[in-house]
Amino acid sequence: MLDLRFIRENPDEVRRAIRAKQLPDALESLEQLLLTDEEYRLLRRDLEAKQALRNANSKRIGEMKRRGEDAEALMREMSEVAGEVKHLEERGRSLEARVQELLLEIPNLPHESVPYGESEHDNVVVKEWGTPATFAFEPSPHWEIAARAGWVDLEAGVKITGAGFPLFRGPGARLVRALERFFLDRLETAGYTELVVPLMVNADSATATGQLPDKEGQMYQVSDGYYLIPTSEVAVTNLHRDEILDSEALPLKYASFSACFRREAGSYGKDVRGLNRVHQFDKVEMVQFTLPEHSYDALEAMTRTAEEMLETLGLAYRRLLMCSGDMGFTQAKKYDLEVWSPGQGRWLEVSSISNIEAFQAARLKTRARPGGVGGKGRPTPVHTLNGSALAFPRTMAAILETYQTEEGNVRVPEALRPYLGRDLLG
RNA sequence: GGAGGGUUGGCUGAGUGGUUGAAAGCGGCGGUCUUGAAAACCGUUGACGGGGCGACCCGUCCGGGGGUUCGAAUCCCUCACCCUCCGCCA
Repeated sequence: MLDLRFIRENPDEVRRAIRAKQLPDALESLEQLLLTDEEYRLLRRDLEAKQALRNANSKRIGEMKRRGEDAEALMREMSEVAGEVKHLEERGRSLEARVQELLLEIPNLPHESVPYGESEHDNVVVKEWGTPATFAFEPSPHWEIAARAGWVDLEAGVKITGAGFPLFRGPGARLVRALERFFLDRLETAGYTELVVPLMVNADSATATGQLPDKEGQMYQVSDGYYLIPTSEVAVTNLHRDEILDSEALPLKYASFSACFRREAGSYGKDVRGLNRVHQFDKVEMVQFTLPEHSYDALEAMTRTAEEMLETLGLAYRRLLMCSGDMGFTQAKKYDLEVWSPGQGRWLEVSSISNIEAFQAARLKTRARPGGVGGKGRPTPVHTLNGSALAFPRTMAAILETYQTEEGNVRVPEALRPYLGRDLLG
């Protein structure tokens, strides 16, 4: 969330940002927020004056009683004040709750380098790498390649659970394992600390990273009020909720492999064929906590780390700079990496790398100061970033399609051979 | 699932409903001493919000939330978490 004082002092800047992000509903929330905040602040002044009166006289009553004087009259008088205080407190609580609620509906501001745009069509391709693979035969989409030998069994998943829960078998399952090790090894080299995190989070965590209230419908909710994580970003980022970090120890760089669960309500058509979009998938995620002045360098570095994985795998890709309107609620700047899918003749998003700036950190109450929580100086904001490195199913799809042979086998990319122990799947 | 005990400042740990925002110790910071450091000694040391040009003043905060009271860290309710014992279990 944005800092309330910043919103109060820069309402026009926030209005511009909301328009750029194409979130007209938030404009209404903003106007209500400004009004409610003003009302709350006025009430607070009134309330605090009465509290001061009550405190002073309560102290006097205590002194009088100690001296054995009669305090009845003053107590009766204060009884009335207590009633007023109580009434103002109630009103104040409901106003404050409303302010918090509205504050959660205000999106993050786009960074100045983000182009204005209304939809995904306005995203900017800022880089292309590699040459799309060419074939002497008609390349198959991955679901045909994988289905032939049962490497990926979508029907089995339907029987066991439902659509969008793929089952991987034999070489397909081994490829999942190889990718996990490949990705995590690369991130270890890049200085990331590996984490294994809970797959369910509570509502506080989901709110702090921005899934609630904005994307509630995209998460599976289980009993006890928990949510299945849509990305391990949620669990990892909340590791430092309500903490003051040692600014000397920044940046903190975390890597986490996990299953991810997404309802993907409203998706249909070619987007959901095969492994293009599923409800449960594996992903290795990068998360960083940095000082504000370093976060944009970190964004570039994280993006390069993800790109280098695709380059090492020999997969053609492009980098998109997301426009203001396609960026999402919490992001200040975001790149998408899309890999070329020769069997489908289209680009598939395999990674999304974002700088959230202080937007999550404000909800998380994560700050930094030299020496950490007991250190000296004022706590300063931190910035959080996250990015996929990489999402498995579409990476797998691209590998299967890029390295397929006419006989229906799949050559193993050089970089994965140590992990798979063979040159050819088939 | 059942029974009991806990949750206090950066940490340890006191706290009879009325100068307790909170003893004491540790740690941190400043100083004395020392060639320097340590030790010892002295002093100092919470956060957030609001008001004032300012010295300052006010409010809130003792796990979260509610309540009782003129007044709550202290009493009541509720939730979360931790510990011990019993039960169950991969």
